[in-house]
Parts: sequence; structure tokens; C-alpha cells
Amino acid sequence: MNKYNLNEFQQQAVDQIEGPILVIAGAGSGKTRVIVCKIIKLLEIGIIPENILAVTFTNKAASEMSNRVKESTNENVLTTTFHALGARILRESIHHLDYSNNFTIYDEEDSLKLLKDCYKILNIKDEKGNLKKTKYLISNAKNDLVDINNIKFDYSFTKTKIDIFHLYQKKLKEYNALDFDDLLYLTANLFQKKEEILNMYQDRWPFLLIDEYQDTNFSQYTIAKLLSKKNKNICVVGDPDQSIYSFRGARYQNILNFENDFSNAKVVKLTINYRSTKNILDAANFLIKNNSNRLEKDLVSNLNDGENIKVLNAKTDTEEAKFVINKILKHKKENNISLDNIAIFYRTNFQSRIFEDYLINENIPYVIYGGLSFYQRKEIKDILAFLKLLITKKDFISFSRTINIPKRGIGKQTLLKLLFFTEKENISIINLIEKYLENPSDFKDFKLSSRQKDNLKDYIHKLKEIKELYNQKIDISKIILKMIDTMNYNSYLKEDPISYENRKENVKELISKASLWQKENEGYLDEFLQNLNLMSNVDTKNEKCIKLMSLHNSKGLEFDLVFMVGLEEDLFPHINSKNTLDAVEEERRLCYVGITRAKKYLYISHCQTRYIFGSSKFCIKSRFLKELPEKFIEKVSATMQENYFDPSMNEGIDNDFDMYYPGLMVKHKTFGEGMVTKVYSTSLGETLDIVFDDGDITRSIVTKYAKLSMV
DNA sequence: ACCGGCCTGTTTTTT
DNA sequence: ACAGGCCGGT
Repeated sequence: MNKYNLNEFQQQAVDQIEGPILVIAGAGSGKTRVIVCKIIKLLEIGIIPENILAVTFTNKAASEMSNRVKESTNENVLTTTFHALGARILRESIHHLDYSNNFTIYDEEDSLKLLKDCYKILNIKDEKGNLKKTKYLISNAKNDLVDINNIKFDYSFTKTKIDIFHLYQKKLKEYNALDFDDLLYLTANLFQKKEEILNMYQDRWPFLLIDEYQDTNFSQYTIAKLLSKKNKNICVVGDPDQSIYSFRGARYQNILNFENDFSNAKVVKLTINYRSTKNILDAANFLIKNNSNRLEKDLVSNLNDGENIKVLNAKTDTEEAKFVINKILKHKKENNISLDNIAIFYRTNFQSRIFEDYLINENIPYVIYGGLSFYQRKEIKDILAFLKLLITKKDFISFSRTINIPKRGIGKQTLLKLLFFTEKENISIINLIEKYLENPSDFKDFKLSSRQKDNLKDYIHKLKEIKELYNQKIDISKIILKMIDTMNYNSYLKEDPISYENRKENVKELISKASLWQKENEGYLDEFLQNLNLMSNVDTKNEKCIKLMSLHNSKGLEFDLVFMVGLEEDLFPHINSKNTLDAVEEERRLCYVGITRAKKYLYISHCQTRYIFGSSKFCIKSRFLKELPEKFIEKVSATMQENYFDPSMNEGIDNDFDMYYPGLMVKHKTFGEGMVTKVYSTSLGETLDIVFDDGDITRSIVTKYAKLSMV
């Protein structure tokens, strides 16, 4: 052992300074430590910090890593996400692609609104759900680096869709905005088209380290490959079993192909898990073995057996939540686990609500990662839209968001006409309005009431007033304050008295964030906005809180005590992923990620009924739960409950029922691809139905009998 | 042409 | 439960 306590293989990975190196690192095998130590080592041998670039997958991981390097060496090494890296590069160099350097960044909501406008301009009616599908198509195309001007027709990219894509891209450029995918797409484009620019960045960062390489998509892969092409010092770390982002184009094949892509690559495998006790890790290993598409590997724990995984079959989601809260209190007291070492993981963000309710009730401090982030809130986005409009007066999306704050009587129809005029005349929305106000008779078929005209005049006038502050580079926080004042934003917020206090607080927080940011950073409004858009979940809160997050957000983290909740078919694995084997296997990897976050205690729960879309639905135990071998599991109950179980249910079916409904019991047994469902009436004391079922039918059957038993 | 009220589908997962 | 879409009233 050495001063960083590295094992033999970790040490090998750290010591390999030059040339390509691939580190296949199982969950909890110390990969972050390897990257951190490698950076420290690079600095020790005299590489200057400016020559090192570390890319991670989330902002949280990035800041954690750079803090650790800073603590040991007091040096700042650029540690960032691919998207933020793209933004940084493009901010400097995008003019080589004939874009403007002060671009703003559109989030998903803005992008969708723009896409919708494109449908309108092209007079294509958007059928329900189509919009998102098209967005997804465009997103994938960009992630795959297709040449936008040369898209291949195929069954998904119809002629119409290609037209939409072209217009969407043209409009983005016109509005001086990039969507998330552009940050990667245009960066890769820049590197491919402008060799001297690529050369400059290659010289700037001769040492490249990439974490979570299994989750890179083609554009990210291309950026990495081009950046390292000259110096070939690329170190990638990852675990194919933890690839969970294929929905945004990630290809775990990238990590499997590394040795082909980079000749003479050294490969190091880390297979000792220092995180989880044996029971937890072994259960996870058994689970992941159910994936057919995987590279076999043996990950062993170097800790003791530890406790079994506790599994709860809860009657309702309420019971599940209560149970979790009780156990949190118990562990806190009995095992002296601090709250920030506890996490609740769920598949979809909406599940967080019920836990929040109970946590608030019990006065337990908590923080939610992901979900509706601060910057996606309406009040914040309103203000940011005003700010974007200061930078780019062509930005129609930001204009339409702000024009009726406060109400100015400009409705859908008027906005649509304005949109058409800007497109036809190729003029910014602000200039268009000015022109119109000067001489309305120039615009045939476009009559506005004098009230509307006055309102528009008022809007333009006020916007100019605010823009004056921007031109003088007055503090961002002062601009926001001025905006709130001039636009009477507070009384606008007061229109909804219930949310008013909360929204006002958020606005205040934004203002203080702005002034803090400006104190600590160089740059002005466009950099500030960029920062906000790319920071999904800022964890400025250092208090001791328990953490709630989606399973996707849990990757890379670890906790003493973990609750995985909602392990039910259709929720996890999610219903939308059940069409293809690949998607189910990805869900299984997600489950694997969740389990391997737990260091000492792991609770997994599923419910028999759950409130979803405002009504109660029946739920079936997740197949993943069934895949965990019994020997690692201990069944626990929420309370000492009545015995719903009838011995006659035992015949040929395993020992616990899966659903409960007043007067009914329902049991499942998996049977090949489907399952057998048995419905038993407790009031009549007889079996009502036995069906062969793919899981979906069960609900209707049970509902049928439930109704009967109610009458 | 705008506004407000009712109805409906809607939620994976993230930068 | 809730936001966004549609329709009917002003």
C-alpha cells in the first residue's frame, strides 16, 4: 500500500501516465479515487493544471472531483460535464461556424415551444404526442452527428419531419440559441470541420480523463476521440453494467470498443468492491446475471456479510412511505446514522411527493435531487426569458413568454401572426413591432386595437429602459430588480395568491444567486445564463438532510442506508420500457445501480395499490425483486397486520399474495413470459378466477371482481 | 379576438 | 393532480 491506499490494480491505472488506458471499474471499486489520484499524480510529475481536462457525467460528480483535487494539491483542474465543456468551447470558438458567441441556451421546454412554432409556420398540424417524438428524433439525429443538410429519408425521417428539422435548426440559429444537443453537436462539428481549432484544444488539454464512459453517446465519443487524437493520453473509466442512458443516445459499446479505437490501449479491471457488504453486493450480482447482453465479470466485496436486504410488501403507497419514515427514525436512533447518509431512490420523479409529505410531517430535513429544478420553475423562467431577450431581440420564444407579463391582451392569434411576419420579413420581433407601431397601415390584414397597440408600445419602451442597464453592464441582480419593478412582476405573481409567497422567495433567491455568481465569476449575462441552464441540481445546501432522488441521479453516489421504493411492474421496469429486451435490460442495470449504492442497509419495497393519476391502481411485484435470491432477503412487514392470508391459496403458488383489495386476494405466479393470476374472494371463501395473463389483464379482472364484491 | 372554464391525457429516466 | 387544449361566452 502507498500513500493513497490504492490496491495493485488501482495503482496500475494511476501509474499509466501516457497513452490510452481503459479502466473497467465495477460498482464501488474506487474509480473516482483512481481518477482523482491520477490527476494528483499528473500534477506531481509537473504537468500544469491547465493541461488537464476531466469530464464527468453530472455537475455533482464534477464539483466533488475538483474539490478533492483542490484539497490535496490546491490546484484548480478543469472538471466538467460534456455539455458544459461544449458550452465553454463554443463560447470561445463558435464564430468559426458562423454563429454568434453570446448565444443563449434553450432547455427542453423552450426547445419544444420552438418546435411547436415550426409546426405552425409550416402549417403542419401536430397530432398528439407527435411533438415530443419529433423532438426525440431530432435529438437522436444530433447525438448521432448526422449531417443536417443531408438527412437520409427513412420511415421515421419523413420529408415533413426533415423540413421541420431544417426550420427548427434555422430558427435556433436565428434566435441565437442552442439546444442541449447543439452543445455537443456543434462542438463535434467544429472539431471535424476546423482542424486548426481542434489543434488548439488538443494542445490545451493533452491529458484527458473521462468518467462514466459507458454512458457516452456518439457525439461525446467523437469529441473525446478527436481531442485525444494528437497526444493520445486518454484515460476512460466506466462499467458496462451501469449504462443507463441509452434513451439519450448512450452506447455502452463505446467502452467495449475502446481497445479497437485506441491502439495499444492498456486495460485495467477493478473488481474489488469496497462499498457494500457481501449480501448486498452478491444480490446485485445475481440480479445483473439475468441480462443476456453483458460482459461477465466478478465483483467481490471485501467486507463482511452484513445484514440481509429487507423487503416490504406494502398495502398502499401511504403505508410504504410511513414505513420508510419509521425506519429512517429507527436507524438514526439505533445505528447513529446521520441523515445525509440516507437516501430514498425511486424510478420516476412523481413518486417523491408522498415521501415529502411525511418527511415534512415528521420534521425531517430532506433535499430532492432532480425533479422540477429551481430553474425550471415558472417564475424563474419568466425572469430568465426577459434576460435572454436583452441579449437577443430576435428570440421569439422569450418574447412570447414575456409579452403578457403583465396581461397585455396579446393572445394566441396575435402571437401567431407576429410569428408569421417575423418569418416572412426576416426581422426581429422587436423591430417588427416597432415598424408596425410606426405605420400600422403598412401591414395588411393585421389590425390591432388601440389598447393592444398602447400595450405593445409600453412593453417595447420598458424593455428598452431595461436594456439600457444591460448595455452599461450594470450588475445582473440590479437588472433583475429593475425588471421586476418596471414590469410590475410582483403583482403579476399575486394573481395566484396560493403560490405567491413561495414564488417571491424563489425570485429573491435568484437575485442573490445572481449577485453571488457575479462576485465569484468573470463574465456577464450570457455566461450567467449558461451556468444556470447547465446546472441541473445545485447542491448548495450543506445541512444534514436525507436525500431523495431518481435512480438515474443516484449513479456515482453511496449511502449507508438506502431505500429503493416502488419496485412494481410497469413502474420499475417502467411500462414504456417493456417493449424490447434491451430496454428491460437497461432497467435491470438501473436496478443494479440502485442496489450497489447501499453500503450497509438496503430496504426494497413494493405496494399492492398505488395512487397514480389521481386514482388508486393495482400493482404487481417487480420481476427484479423476484430475481433476488431468497437467501439475501428478509421479508418485513410495515405493521403487525391482520392475517389476510388464506391457507387454501397455497396450492401450487408461492407463499405470499401480491395484491390486496377489500374482500379479494390476488396471487401471481410467473409462468414463462407471462403469469398465472388467481383471484380469491375472502368474503365468499372461494376462488373466483384463474387466468393466464401478461400482467396487464390482471387489473381489469381484479377491478371487475372488486366491483362485484362491493355490490 | 380574448378570456375563462371545463375536459382530457398525461409522467420514465437527464444535460 | 395538473397542465394544456378546446369551446363558448363576452
